[in-house]
Amino acid sequence: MSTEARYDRMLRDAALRVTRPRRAVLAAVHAHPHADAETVMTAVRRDVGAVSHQAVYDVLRALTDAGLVRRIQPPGSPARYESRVGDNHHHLVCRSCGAIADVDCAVGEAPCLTAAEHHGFEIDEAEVVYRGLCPRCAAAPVS
Amino acid sequence: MSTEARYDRMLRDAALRVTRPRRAVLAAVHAHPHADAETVMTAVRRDVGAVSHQAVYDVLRALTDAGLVRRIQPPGSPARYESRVGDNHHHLVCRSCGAIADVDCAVGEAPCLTAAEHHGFEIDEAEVVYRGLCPRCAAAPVS
DNA sequence: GGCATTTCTTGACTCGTTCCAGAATGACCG
DNA sequence: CGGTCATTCTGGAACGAGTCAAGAAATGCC
Ligand SMILES: [Mn+2]
Ligand SMILES: [Mn+2]
Ligand SMILES: [Zn+2]
Ligand SMILES: [Zn+2]
Repeated sequence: MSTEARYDRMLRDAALRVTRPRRAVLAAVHAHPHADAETVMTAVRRDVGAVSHQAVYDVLRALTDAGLVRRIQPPGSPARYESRVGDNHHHLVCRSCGAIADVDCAVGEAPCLTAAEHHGFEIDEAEVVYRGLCPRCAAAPVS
Repeated sequence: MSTEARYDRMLRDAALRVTRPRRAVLAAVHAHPHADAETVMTAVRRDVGAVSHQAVYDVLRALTDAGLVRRIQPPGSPARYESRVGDNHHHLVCRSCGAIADVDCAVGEAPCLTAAEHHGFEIDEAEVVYRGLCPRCAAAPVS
């Protein structure tokens, strides 16, 4: 089965109609892990031509709601999207350039940590973000 | 030592001039943990009268840069500010109403977790966000 | 092919925050 | 007590990321 056919299948299985923008956005998210909407939009347009700003946002939302993509919202940077879903993995974020890398979760399913005091909250997820410098930024001369 | 005098001291120790807005913002952040800028602004004005929008934002930035307050940026809600700094504590966030509660860190200093694979990153902090429903929202009838 | 449903386009608009300029204020040092 | 320079004020405008609204177009289904 071709990659394209696989994306079509994923959309149909999620009860989503197969459209050119949807296929292209899904492909772009797969091709560019942790890309922001802007990057997805550029990739989509290079791939299939004109697609509106709004269509990209709508599709990203539909795919996110359907669980086909995951939205990550690092403070101070636009939302990022990725195709690795359902494995409860975590992220490494570079303080300097914003680069993001995946870190497998030791446990693999949410919530993978338990809070000391839960204050009555019903906790269903523990998100871990490791912050530091990526190899490139660590090596770079002091700016 | 009065509370006010203690805030003055904190400001001076951070090499910040002691001004009415600064003292008031610092007090407001202490009085309202995890409050957003808007809430801080309202509290400050109730306390000392007219203070400009920018002054509040400027002061919050100055205090944050000086390490006297910590800024938290929950996705999808405006930035929150708190006076608990330097203890590497974590947060419980309500998915429904955005309420935030503190969770002590078992370790107490960053980074309190170690990533399985670090991909060459120099990690200096591991931030944990527990997500779920606060007691009130969990008890609330299905909306 | 026809029709109802869903999706796309266009463009305005929101929100929280930052930037701007010039004038006024007032903290702190000597 | 000055002088000086950081800080604040006033009143805007502008920002970036994302959302809303209304109508046009496309699609799935029979
Ligand atoms: Mn990832
Ligand atoms: Mn806290
Ligand atoms: Zn980097
Ligand atoms: Zn709640």
